[in-house]
Amino acid sequence: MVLEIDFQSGEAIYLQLCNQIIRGIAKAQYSEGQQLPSVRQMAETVGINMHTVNKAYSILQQEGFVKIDRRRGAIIAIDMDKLQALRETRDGLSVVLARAICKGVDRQEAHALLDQVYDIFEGEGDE
Amino acid sequence: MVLEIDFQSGEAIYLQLCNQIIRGIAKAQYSEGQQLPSVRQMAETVGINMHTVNKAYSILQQEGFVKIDRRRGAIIAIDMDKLQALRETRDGLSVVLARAICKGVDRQEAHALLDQVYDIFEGEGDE
DNA sequence: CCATCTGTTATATTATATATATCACAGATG
DNA sequence: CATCTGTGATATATATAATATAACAGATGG
Repeated sequence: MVLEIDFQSGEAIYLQLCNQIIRGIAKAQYSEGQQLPSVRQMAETVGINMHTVNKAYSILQQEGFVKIDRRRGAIIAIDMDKLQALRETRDGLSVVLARAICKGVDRQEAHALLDQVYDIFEGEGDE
Repeated sequence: MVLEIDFQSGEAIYLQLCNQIIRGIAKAQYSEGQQLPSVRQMAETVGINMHTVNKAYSILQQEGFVKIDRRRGAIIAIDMDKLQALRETRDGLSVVLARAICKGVDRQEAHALLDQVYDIFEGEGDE
């Protein structure tokens, strides 16, 4: 999987890492049980500091996307808490859709955009 | 409109302000042409610094939610750029839904959540 | 005219967040 | 035993966030 970090972006590097890895899982480019590159290796590849990768991995662990094994590093392991997932999704949607509604995006259009996004993630898995 | 700032939250105060005001507009608690409290007044009410409010207002202006009049302060004025709004909404959904998909939230459930959020915003306007 | 409101600008200070650089350690592996 | 893993501590530099004052120009209403 290709990880691209925008160093000019205002978004923190560790957050970009998190989001891209989560995107990768959603696209099934990463699958349950698969191991991520070690913090040092990932840092080397992307061209950032080891601790920055470690911070991203720790957050992914905390949010229930990976488990960290001292022997094998970070391993994709989704912690399914459906209720919490639904709650967090609704809260996330709330922030995004408040802006959308202000700008005149109606319910139908929002549903269409949601389908677009799902199509992308449920597509072939690559790109 | 009631503005509640969580000082314990990791989210920056000026961002919380932005989001709550946008929420207020989406709920039609603020309407086109209505003026927001002055930076000093808002700062006084919420219990934060004037410059923090000013930063929030400036961002709202930049993102096309208000226009700032030297005489009357910040006034709700939505800048409608539908194409950009759709693009930004899709990008926002992409971040939220990637997480949702990983946690097993399926397309149907996501559509239902979207409807819930629209119902809340399109409700009576007050809570 | 004048006190008072508006946004705006400038400067300074403090605290926190981000990212990097080293060094080191314990545990597992081959 | 060399080498990989995550983890921890420490230090430094930079950026962001939030506050505190102060001052200014323009508009407003008495």
